[in-house]
Amino acid sequence: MSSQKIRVRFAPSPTGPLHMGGVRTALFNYLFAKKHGGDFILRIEDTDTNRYVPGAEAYIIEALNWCGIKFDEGVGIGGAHEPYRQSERKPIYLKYAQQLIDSGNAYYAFDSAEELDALRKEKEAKGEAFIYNYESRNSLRNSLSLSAEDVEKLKSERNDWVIRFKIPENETVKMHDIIREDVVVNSNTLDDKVLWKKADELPTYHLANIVDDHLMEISHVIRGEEWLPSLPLHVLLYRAFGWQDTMPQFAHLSLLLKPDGKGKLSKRDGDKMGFPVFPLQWKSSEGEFSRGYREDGYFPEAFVNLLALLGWNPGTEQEKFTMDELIQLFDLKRVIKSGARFNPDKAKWFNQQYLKEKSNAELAQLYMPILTAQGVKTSQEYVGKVCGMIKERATFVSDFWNLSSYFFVAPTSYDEKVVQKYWKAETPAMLQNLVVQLKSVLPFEKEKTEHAVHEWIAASGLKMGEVMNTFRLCLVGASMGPSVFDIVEMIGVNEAIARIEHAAAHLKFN
RNA sequence: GGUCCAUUCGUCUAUCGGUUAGGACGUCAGAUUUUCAUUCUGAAAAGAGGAGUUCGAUUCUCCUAUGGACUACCA
Repeated sequence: MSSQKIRVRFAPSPTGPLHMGGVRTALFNYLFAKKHGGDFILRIEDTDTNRYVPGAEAYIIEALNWCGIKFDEGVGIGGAHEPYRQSERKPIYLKYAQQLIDSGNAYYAFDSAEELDALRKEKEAKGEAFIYNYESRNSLRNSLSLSAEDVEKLKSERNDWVIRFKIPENETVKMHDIIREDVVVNSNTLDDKVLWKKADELPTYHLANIVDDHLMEISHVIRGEEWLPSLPLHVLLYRAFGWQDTMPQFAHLSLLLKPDGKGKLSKRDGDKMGFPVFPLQWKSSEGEFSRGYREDGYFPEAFVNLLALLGWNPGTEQEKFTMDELIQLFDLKRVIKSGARFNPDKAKWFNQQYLKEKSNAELAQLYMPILTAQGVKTSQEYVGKVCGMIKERATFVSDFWNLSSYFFVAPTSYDEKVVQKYWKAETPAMLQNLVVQLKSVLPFEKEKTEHAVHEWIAASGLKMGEVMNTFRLCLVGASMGPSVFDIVEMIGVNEAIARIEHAAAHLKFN
């Protein structure tokens, strides 16, 4: 292997939002490139005009940006191998297909889609599979079976012919995959794939992909396992073009599987089990909605971290990584061969870990809009303090309101279970006394007041748990949150007293 | 059906032939906490099955089973 520059590409098709498995593929490409000081290229494979979805390309770019996966070349930023959209490279491909025909590695085929479909059905009915290959190609309508005149005639008369690759007969194709090592397959099991179509003057994936990877000097192809069955075709194509010396090395990543049951992760699973399968939310033109990690409150660092560990690990017990650490540690040889079942619980755990580490100021900034939406007017500084008190109880910033509304507004209801447990006939009187105690040590000072209240509890023979939990119920409306005196300090002793009196007036013992 | 890939606790995974098979998520139990959560401690929990190679296999080979991907003029 020559010491050529590492160049990898992520080449999605703009047929919809980018799946999290796709993001992982992009991530692994990026990590590999950066680890070796190479380039990461974004190429858009939009050769299927029928499946083109407006907005999908912008989505892909935005998703990668959000994840911090930066590309060096490609759609949107250009580079030395422009253009990077295959639809814009349309004029390039035919001559390569032609080159294959000239060298006897490809041929024209005139079978209509309907004819082939019928053939397929016919075979299927007999429990067999129809393959366009060495066995059948001579009895089909193509430049191998037809006379030169007929071929010319059909070529000019019709506009639905295609160019097919001529798979060599009975040959053992040896391939190497960085992750899976050696893979061997007999060429007789392969079919003569369509390389180029007259109908839209466009290549299919296989031709465009190989030509572009070659032209763009791609050194390593890191892609999903669904492409492994196409590897022999691709290797044969490189050989037919005479490019075997610069053929990239391949690495096929295992798939992301459903959290339960069978099959690969799909949008449905997310809807069913309540987690996103897309990095960003997506609304299709038909009005179909898919939630996204970003909108669900995941931090991009957490998302990247969890994705990196799905199918890869550095062999140590470290689980939290920054992007830089991932780049340092990443190694294709340590990518897991088998499919990884996605675990939404662990995804949440990752987010929680990152949330805990955020500064109060940063969290306050994220929380502010939610507070505004709740009609709360307050200062960034106050919100920062609140965040400091509740962040260990949260997984997402969106949990904050439920965990801390009482810092901003008085409770409007009281947790039934807590009321049942602590609200006794004598509670109102006890609370009256508590208010007296609170007032006796004004101005409020946390330690002093706490001390005074504790002394009073001891002196009057009350139970600490009963008083404090009732106190908390008045302030919070539920049995949760930080220390009662921290809460009082935040909301102010006057507000605390008001809440006690409100509760005493509204709650009844029964 | 055919081709290819895969197979360690429920899940993600460690193990370069010799380990009490380790860690994490989740679960359960304790401790801490006036509450909730955090944190800490602990527990239960795995080599798909069968042959072989070897003094010794989770690790190497083969078979079977199971799972997955692909099988388009889609990518």
